[in-house]
Amino acid sequence: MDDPQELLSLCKRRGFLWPAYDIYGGAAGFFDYGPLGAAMKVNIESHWRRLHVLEEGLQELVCPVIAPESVFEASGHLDTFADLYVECTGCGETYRADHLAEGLHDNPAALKEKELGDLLRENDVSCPACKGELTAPKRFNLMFRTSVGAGSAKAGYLRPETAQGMFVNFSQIYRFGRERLPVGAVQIGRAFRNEISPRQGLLRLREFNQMEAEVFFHPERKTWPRYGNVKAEVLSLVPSNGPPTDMSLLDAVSSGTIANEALAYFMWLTQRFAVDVGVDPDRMRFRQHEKDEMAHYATDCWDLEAETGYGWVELVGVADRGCYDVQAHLKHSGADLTAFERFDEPKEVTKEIVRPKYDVMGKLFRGDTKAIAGIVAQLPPDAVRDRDSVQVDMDGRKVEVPSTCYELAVTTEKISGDKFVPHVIEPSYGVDRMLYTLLEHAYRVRDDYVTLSLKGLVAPVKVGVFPLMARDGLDDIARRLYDSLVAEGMAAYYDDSGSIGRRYARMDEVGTPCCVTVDYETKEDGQVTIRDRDSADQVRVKLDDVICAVRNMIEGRSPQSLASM
RNA sequence: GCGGCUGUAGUGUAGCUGGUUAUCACUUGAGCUUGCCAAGCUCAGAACGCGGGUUCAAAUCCCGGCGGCCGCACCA
Repeated sequence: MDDPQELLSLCKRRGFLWPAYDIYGGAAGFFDYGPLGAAMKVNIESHWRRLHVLEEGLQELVCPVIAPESVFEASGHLDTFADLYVECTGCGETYRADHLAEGLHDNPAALKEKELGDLLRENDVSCPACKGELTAPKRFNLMFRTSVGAGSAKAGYLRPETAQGMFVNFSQIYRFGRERLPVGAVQIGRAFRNEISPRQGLLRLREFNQMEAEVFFHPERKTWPRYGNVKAEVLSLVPSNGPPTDMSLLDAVSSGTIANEALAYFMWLTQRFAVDVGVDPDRMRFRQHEKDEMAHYATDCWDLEAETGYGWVELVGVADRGCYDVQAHLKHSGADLTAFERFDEPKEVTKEIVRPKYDVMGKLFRGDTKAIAGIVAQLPPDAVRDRDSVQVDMDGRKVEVPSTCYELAVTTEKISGDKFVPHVIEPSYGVDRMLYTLLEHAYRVRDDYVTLSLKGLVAPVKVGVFPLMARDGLDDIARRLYDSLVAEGMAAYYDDSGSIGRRYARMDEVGTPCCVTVDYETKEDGQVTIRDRDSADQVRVKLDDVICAVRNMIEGRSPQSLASM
């Protein structure tokens, strides 16, 4: 669309979106969802939940928004999720450190904290405003900081992604999943980033909504049970090292374009979801991250992008995060965040070992026997083969151990499984961006007449109910019809004001898929008119069939298919 | 964060070389009318983003926040 402002103005007017805290002058990066926006957001999330929790069997969690500092020390956000700033000791003004270094270095942004500080100092850079002395570069972290508890409170942060809550719960997720891989969790919720310059409506918010899935795999078995069902489906790909191409999952994986079957599967699921909720298939693509664009944790990453009035916008990132996150939390917390994979049959591993002869050694080494035997047992067989003695190092003391003290032996060890840190595939959705894109892709204008062709699945209002005239009992029939639709859980809207055309228009503008009109003939034949939003076609349906007919229309079936009812 | 532009009813706007009751349209509500696609008539409701300054007088001029748009930067 040419001008996103038109759509944003519709959103404000019709209760999809309002700028937050407007009466106090507003706050950049924050938006309110009005009644229709809130309903639409719930609809998007419900469908996502249906695909991921119901169909794929992922476990939904709800974790806190605030996390203690240690979580982000481990995840790397404390270090890497930041920009470098310097402050003037005189006037207190702050500057982006790499900007002050402009012209002093080819690429100041690439410098480390200390290098940048040295560079500025060596060149006697001072405050551009007051010539005062500057501090060493400091990090401005993009996480919102807060404190937990009173007094000597601990630092806490608002999460910049919902993902960490799932990583730290790996053991619980794994256990709940009966200790089998792959297993995964999802979370739908808020995340926060203190953006320097939020812009573009819903596309860059400081407080936003995510839907994320973290799916844990054996590092060598990154596939998914339902991969086989969809491997012939086609994805629209823009690989980092080649031209755009449409490719089946099977071809993409076998050619190495997509790293593995699991990643391909979740890309397909992402595409399916996007199309289901109404992203225009002709205006979306998967773009692979360049190596230098990849986040610190990822090994392969594809963004689902959609074309909007703001250009191509990232809606979903589908990343293979490797073992980065779980490994990091394992290391920092000391918790055993590993999975154990039992072999079908315990493996018998036969190997040659050096076996100490304790009776001989005991007589020779007395109190040192245990320590020396321990060292000897660790020696590789080849180190002692065909030799009369071997020299071992015991706390710096060289000890000569004669060959009578040990023997080479062949043992059979039983290994029942592998213990490993799982790898993670992560689809990460921006709900707000998705919602905005759906509105844009649904936006149609013809002769100043605006229709939102929203999918019935996400439309905030499913059906408008009108009496042709608000009298002669038509309104009573319409009211009863409205009540019965609402009783079925359908979001309906009753309207008896003004001309019928105006009422249709009002519903078209907020994307309501169909409208039901009660007219004078209804009193004779018990039938009503159902009108389809996109074609304006009408069919007559019996009052008793309205619920079923409306349900059909919401699911995208043509109004003609209702005529035979 | 930097530079440019900008801010008037719910929406879009006129006024902005200072000076009547701030223009118009749509929207909204009430009434009349209306028998399937934003029809008409009457009435009503609704705005100068905020703070300071200049002036007898500020929507209008000046300054500073705040918000928006565009470009740069940023977007782990």
